[in-house]
Parts: sequence; C-alpha cells; structure tokens
Amino acid sequence: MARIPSVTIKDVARRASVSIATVSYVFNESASISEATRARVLAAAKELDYRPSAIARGLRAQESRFIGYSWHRLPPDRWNPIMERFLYNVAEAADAQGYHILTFTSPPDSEPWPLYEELMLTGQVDGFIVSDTNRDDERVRHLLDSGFPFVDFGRANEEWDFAYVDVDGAEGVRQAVEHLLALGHRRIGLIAWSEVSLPGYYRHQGYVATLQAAGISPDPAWIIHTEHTEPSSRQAAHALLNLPPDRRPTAIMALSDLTAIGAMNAIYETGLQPGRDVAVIGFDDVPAAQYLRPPLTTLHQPIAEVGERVVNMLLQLIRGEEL
Amino acid sequence: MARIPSVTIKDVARRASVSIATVSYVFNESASISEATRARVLAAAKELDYRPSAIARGLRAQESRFIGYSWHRLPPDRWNPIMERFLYNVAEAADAQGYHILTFTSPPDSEPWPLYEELMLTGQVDGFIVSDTNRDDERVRHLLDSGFPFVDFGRANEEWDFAYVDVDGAEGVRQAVEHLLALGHRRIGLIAWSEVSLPGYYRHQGYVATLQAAGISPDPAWIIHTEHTEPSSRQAAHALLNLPPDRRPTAIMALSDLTAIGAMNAIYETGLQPGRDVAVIGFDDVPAAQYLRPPLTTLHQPIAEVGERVVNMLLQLIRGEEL
DNA sequence: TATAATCATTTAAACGTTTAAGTGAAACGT
DNA sequence: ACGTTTCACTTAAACGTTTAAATGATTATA
Repeated sequence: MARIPSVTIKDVARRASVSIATVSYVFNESASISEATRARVLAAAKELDYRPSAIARGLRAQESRFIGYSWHRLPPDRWNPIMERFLYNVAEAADAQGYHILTFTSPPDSEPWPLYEELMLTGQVDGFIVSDTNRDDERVRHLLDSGFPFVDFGRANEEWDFAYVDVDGAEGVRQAVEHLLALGHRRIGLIAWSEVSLPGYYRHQGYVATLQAAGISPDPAWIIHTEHTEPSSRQAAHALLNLPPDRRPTAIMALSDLTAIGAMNAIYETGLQPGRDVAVIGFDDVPAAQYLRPPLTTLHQPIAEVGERVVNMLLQLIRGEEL
Repeated sequence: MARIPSVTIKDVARRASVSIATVSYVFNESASISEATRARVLAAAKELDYRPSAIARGLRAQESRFIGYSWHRLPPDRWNPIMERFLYNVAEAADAQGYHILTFTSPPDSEPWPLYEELMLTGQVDGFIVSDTNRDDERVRHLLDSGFPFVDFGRANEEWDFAYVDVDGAEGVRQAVEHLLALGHRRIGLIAWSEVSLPGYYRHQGYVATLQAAGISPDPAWIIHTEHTEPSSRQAAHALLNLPPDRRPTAIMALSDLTAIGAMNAIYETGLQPGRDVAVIGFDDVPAAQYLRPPLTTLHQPIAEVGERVVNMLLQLIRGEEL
C-alpha cells in the first residue's frame, strides 16, 4: 500500500529551523511570533504540504470533532426519504462548523444503545443526533442518564428535559385541514399512523382540534390507523371510500406522502379521480410527489432549517454553553 | 457541559494493581498473562466500564478507521435515491468490519478536491469511496497521483488503473430491450442522459448493440438526450410520441426511473395509457416505482452487493493487500 | 545605570495508547 | 549446581500535537 509519507510538525520545525512549539504557535496564532519567523514557518509548511494531524490534536484536546448519527434501516416499503434529506442537511451544517458526521448502522434485530455507548466511551464522537424517537425512547433515556451531549430531531416524553428540534406537525395538519374546509369539505378522512408514533400523535391531534374548532366532531370511522406502508394505506382508503355516501369523506388527509400515494391509488381503483372526486393532501413533500398525476398536494417540511438548528444546538451543548 | 469523566487505561491499571502495559496486553491478547491477572484486569475494566480511547489508538497505530465519502448535493429535481441507498449499504458493510463512514459535503460551487486532500492529509480517513465519476474525473486523477487508497463506484477512463465496482449498465439495458423485443416491439425509443455521463454512455451502448443484434438499426430520432429531470424527459417522450405513426416507438426505454416517470406522464398527457399503449421500462428500481399506476417495470440495481464489495476492496487496499 | 517589563523563542510535560526491550523469578536441562 | 530457557510482568519510548513554564535578549522605566 502506498501510505502517504505523512509530514509532521517536526519536519516543518526542522526545515524552518525552529522548535515545534513555534510551528504550533504559528498555526494557532496563539502567541507572539515575529513576522520573519512566521513567514519562514509558513513557507516551510507550504513546501512540505503540512497539515496538523487531526488525531494528535484530538488526543491532546480530548475531542474528536465528530457527531454520531445512527442511520435506521427501513424496509423498502416503509420508505421515508425525509431522514435522508435530514442527514444530508445535517452533514452540510456540521461541515460548515468544522465537524463531521459519523454515520453508523444498527443491525435490524439488535439493541441500539450499545453502539451509542461504544462510540461515546471510545471517544469517537463528541455528541449525538438522534431521530425517530418514541415515547420512553431507550436511547434518549440512556443519553440523559449519561449526560452526554445530544439533540433529538423529534420528541420523547414531555417531562424529560432535553434539547430537541421538531416540526410542528399539529400546525401543519391544521393548515392542511383548514385548506380543505375552505374548499367546502365537511367530511375529511384521516389516514393516521400507528398509535405509538409520536409525530403521528401530534398530527392526529392537529386534525381533531381543527375539525372541532370548525364545529365538526369527526366520525370515528373517518380515522384509520395504518402501518405506514402503501398497501396498508390503500386498504385504509378503500375502507373510507366504502362508507355509505352520507358518511363517506370527500377529502382525505394523509399523514405522509407515502400513505397519500396509497390513498390516491385506492381512489383510482374505485374508478374515481384523485383531486377531482376526492381531495388528497399528503405530508413531507417527497421529491416523487410532484411527478404524480395529478401532482400531490403536500405539506413541506423545512428539513434544511431543522438540520441546521439541530447541529447548532448540539455544538452549543458540546461547548458547554446553555441553550 | 457534562463531559464524561473518561476512564483511561491508567485507572484500570491502578485498580488491578498492574502496569498499564499489562492492561493493554490483556485487551489485545498479545502476550502471556497469567489467568489470575487477566481476570483481575478484566474485572477492574468492567467495574470502571473502560473502553480504550480510539483516538489514542489511532495516534499510535497511525490510522483512523474512517472511510471518507463525499455526499453530492443534487437539486431536488435531479433526485436520485440510488446514492442514498448506496451510502446506507456502504455504512453497514463498513460497520461490520470495524470501520465507520465519515460523510462530507462539497458546497455546490466549489472544487471538490481540497476537501479530499484535507481529510487525507490530516489523517482523518484511511481511504475514500467515490461515486458519480466521469471521464477525466478530477478526484480520481488526484487520488491516483497521491497513491491514497480509494475505490470508485462507477468508472472513469478505461486506461486508468484503479479499483472500481460498477453495475453493468449495458447488460441491464440489453435484458430490458430483449424483453421488449420478445413482446414484439420493433420500434423502441431511448430516453438517454447527457452525452458526458459515463453510466449513460454504457447503457446507451447496450441499447444500440441489442437492437443491432436483432437486426434493427435504430432510427436516430428514437434517441433523445435529456438532463435527467422529469420535465426534460417528459418533453423528450412527447417528441417521440409526435413522430409519424410509422416511426413512432411502441416502447420506451428510459435510462433511469426518474426519466421513466417523465415518459409515463407524457404518455398520459397524450391521452394514452402507459403499459397498454406504449410500454415503458425504467432503470434503478426506486421505491416509488412500485406505487405508480401502473407500476413501473424497472431494472433493479444490486446496490447492497455493490456497497459490500466496494468496502471490502477498499479495506484490502488499506491493508496493503493486492486485489 | 540598575531593574523591571516585554518580546520571541525553547523546553518539557501531557493527552492515552501500543509494544520493543528489560527484569527477576521459576522451571528446565545436563 | 549452574547456565539457559520460559514465564509473567514492568519500564520506557513512541505516535503528533498543544501549552504552561522557563529562558535569554531586548526595550522601557525610574
């Protein structure tokens, strides 16, 4: 293997005829160095193409400048591109601050926590970003116990005190439902998620609250919980469409684009036209949504902003600042 | 900040009343240690929850056990989920071997190479995985010059000698086109990519070769180059459909699912039914493909296998083994 | 002019490991 | 019984930085 003959601070010091401390001070601008010496050191460094070893620096400073993020495996039929966009934006925000993202994966049927613990105790990361958290989330609980810096994209128990950033799902759904109400819809179905999902819970609440505020008490038959797959959602939409005409929704609010697509497909299968005969609104603004026929009306999630805020909060925690 | 009071090898040594070397030997199983001492050390380590510092190890061993991967920003309309799936599978394969993936992002309008150089010279990564390479790719050229370990998912110049893994696009397209031929299609359109795209080039070749082998010389009007966006592809498909009846393709081969979706939408807009009136085949097997109406026929890319092979090849290079 | 302050630089310790070399005791061979 | 080998462990150097403390030279102050 052609390992690069790595040039160290010693080489630079020798070439500039100074001590290694001087080189270090020049690079860190942390002491008074004469202009002549500074120039000599800089020249030597440039000639040798010297970069300080991040590992040696890390050892000395007791930090890695890495942020851990666990990449969840989702079965392809539960495909959710939001997390990938989030991760990209997180990486970009971290890079801008001199940090990098270390992604790791949990094998499907294993405890996630040991991997976090490993990275934390071996000093490979300075903090974590977690996402997709539930109530009583094990990772959040352990991280809180350990006092290790982390920020959650999402929420867990209300009574736990930790840093998180979340998209206001209730507000998003409120806007969508009001849009439907403004269009004259009075019977609005909801394709919801599993009852344990927290984002699903908040969005669900937004739906109920908005209808009630409009003086409509939602028919329980309008709300169907699904597994967040297309087939499951399609089935749910069929159930809605099969309701007797006076109870059948004229619009369907889906809590994600994936389930919205299922609803659209069910509408087609019934011989109706999505949009014209039954309105559908999704949530996520996945790239594919705009290419559907008709294009899916959907709620955009400000993922880039979320990513940036998560990173900035985490860096504050890592630096020991208060939020 | 609640920095974890990190426990070092010294603490373990003190608690087990041995030297730090002994602790190290116990953990690395690299010297003869009596059963009694080993047990004492292990017990002490467990009580303190000791993990060797990855940074200190890295400094000593002159390695980071990180693999760099540059995440490309793609404008949402050129959305290509293949890379994200690739990255996930790469991360999984690397994790299984004790390596982690360090993702970094290039700001849109900046040179990519300086970032690679930085990570390489500061010792933050032991090797790179690159993807989306073109002919005369700058990154590949620099990496070859530097002798730093890397593997390419994709190809560059034939005459350059370096490790790569690629999906045989020509073969995939051959199978798809033969499928169409077997269905009786004789006029098959091609929605191709930009002429500089290497994967596009190989797939294009596969199309031409297969038709010629079947005794059909493709009408130049059947082949349209696009920018790999849905609108651009939709426009291309319209051009195909507007050809006079005796030249108009009865089937369309799209070199990606994104462009296949554009073709399907164009067919709808013409008042025809994709699949029934004009056959469409895509390439990539993106998750959304199966939810289209009708489901898109598409070529699956064995991304998981590619990811694993790329990682294994890279680790061989890093270890100095020949391929 | 002696003394204090400032400046430019060096020395040396520290961060947490690994590992070659060293050490003393026990076991072995003759 | 004496030298040699083996065993179980320790000492100390090294990896490449940063930085507090020390040092010597120059400049400012009284």
